[in-house]
Amino acid sequence: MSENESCLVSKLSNYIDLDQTDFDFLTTLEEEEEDFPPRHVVRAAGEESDYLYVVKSGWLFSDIELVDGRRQVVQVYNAGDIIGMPDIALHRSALNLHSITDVVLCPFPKQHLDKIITGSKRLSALLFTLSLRDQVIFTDKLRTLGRMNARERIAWFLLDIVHRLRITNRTMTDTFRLPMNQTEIGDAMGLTSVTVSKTMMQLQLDKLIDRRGGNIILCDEKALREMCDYIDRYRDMDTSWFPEA
Amino acid sequence: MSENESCLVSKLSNYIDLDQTDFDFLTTLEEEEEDFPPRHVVRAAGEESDYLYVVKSGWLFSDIELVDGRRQVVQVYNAGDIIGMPDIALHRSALNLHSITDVVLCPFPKQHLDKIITGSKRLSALLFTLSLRDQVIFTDKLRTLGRMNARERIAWFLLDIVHRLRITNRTMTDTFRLPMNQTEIGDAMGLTSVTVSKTMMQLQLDKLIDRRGGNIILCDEKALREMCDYIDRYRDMDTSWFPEA
DNA sequence: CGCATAATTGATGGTTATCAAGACCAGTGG
DNA sequence: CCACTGGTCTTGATAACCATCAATTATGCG
Repeated sequence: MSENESCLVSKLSNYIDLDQTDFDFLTTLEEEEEDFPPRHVVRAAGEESDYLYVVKSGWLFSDIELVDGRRQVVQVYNAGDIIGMPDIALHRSALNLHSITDVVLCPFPKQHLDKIITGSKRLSALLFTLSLRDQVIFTDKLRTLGRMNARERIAWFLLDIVHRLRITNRTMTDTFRLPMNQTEIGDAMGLTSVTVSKTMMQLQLDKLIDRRGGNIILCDEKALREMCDYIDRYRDMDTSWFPEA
Repeated sequence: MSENESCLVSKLSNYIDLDQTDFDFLTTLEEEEEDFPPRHVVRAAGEESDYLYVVKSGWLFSDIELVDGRRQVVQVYNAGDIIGMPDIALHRSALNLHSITDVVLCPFPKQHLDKIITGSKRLSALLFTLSLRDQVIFTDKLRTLGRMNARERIAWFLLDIVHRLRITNRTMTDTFRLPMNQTEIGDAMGLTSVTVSKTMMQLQLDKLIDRRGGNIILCDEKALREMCDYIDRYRDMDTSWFPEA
């Protein structure tokens, strides 16, 4: 990715060839810019969800809480992601949106989607399909939370993160920085921070992962994949049914 | 719903006013018809997913399995539902599709969606939004599987079913037939059939539910809702951003 | 009635939550 | 330079919840 190419364009170019019109549409989505510090609530559940966000840089996650404080982290976002698609189905956002690191977001109003639907059939189809792909990943995650033990859940979580990062960063190998603490990881996988700690320690003793200087290293990705039956949903998407350019 | 009105049309009419063009499109989706007996595999995971289905009558569910046989039921379908949206993002279906009762399905090829996208902006926006709504429900389900105990999960499951049924059946009260066995309910909520049995018995002793002649009765829906913080995502959908008719 | 499937119930064990104490680490200020 | 601080991670002890196993009862159907 070149210095000044948008991560959004880079991410979407993976799937279809964008023409000038598409390119112009995507540029309008990244006109505005807003910065947030780490550990900041960008948007709280229950607020009106008139805006979506393109992530320009940084990490965020969305979560949903129960009255007694139990929390479920729903999704982790990186550069190039579009945040808030599911919310456009609702009047009010269902999720809290937290920054993890310093982030730069590009907010744009729901109505811009209307323009895309009207103006570019291929781009509409792509955004639609990306949302559906997210839904498939939610399906995988349901299986993970519903039927897997702590060890398998952590393996799945790490693999999912690394596969997401590889979409925009082709050169990435098996080492990455994970800016989430163990409480957040636990909230993402339905575990406590204590169990996350013990489980990661065990994975490390078994030489499946390693941790150095705040980085995670997947030492035996194959074994991790087999452990949790991981399927990479980010790679092969079916765009064959899209309207012609 | 009148005798000869399609459940699909009935369901979608809840959300927008359909014009003649929309109506014609929807009719093409229900041209073909196929019957299946109860407990039949309509489509297995890994098969090519060139078709979607409109449910004309009956119950079905989709599931995903692990190598060792553990199973997660992902979604339950009733009359008026469209099955397979998430699969159009993939070359091959991620899920198995099982009939629960006798069912009548209307299969239609993916390509028909292309026609809808090209032909009706409002209908495209609606189908898109319905998929996003499903995703929001998956989010709720993630929270349920990740952070709730058996009692809360069963409460959530029963409430979700009843709210789905109420979309097309306005006259429905608090009594309904649930054609799933306890193993299937367990697979849907990440529990064993034994735990489902014990938990439902406990809910019954606490006079929150009752079971008579194969029917489930929600005796205290308010208490059930509060127990699992249930939110009805089927009611209020935001269609204000849709293109003009 | 007899059979198969499903549901119930009790006993036991395993996994993870909970609680609590201590170690580690980076940043801050004396 | 070092003590102090807040956050995070680690580790062990205990408890709660659910899975597993197994036996029995209920239900529905030919």
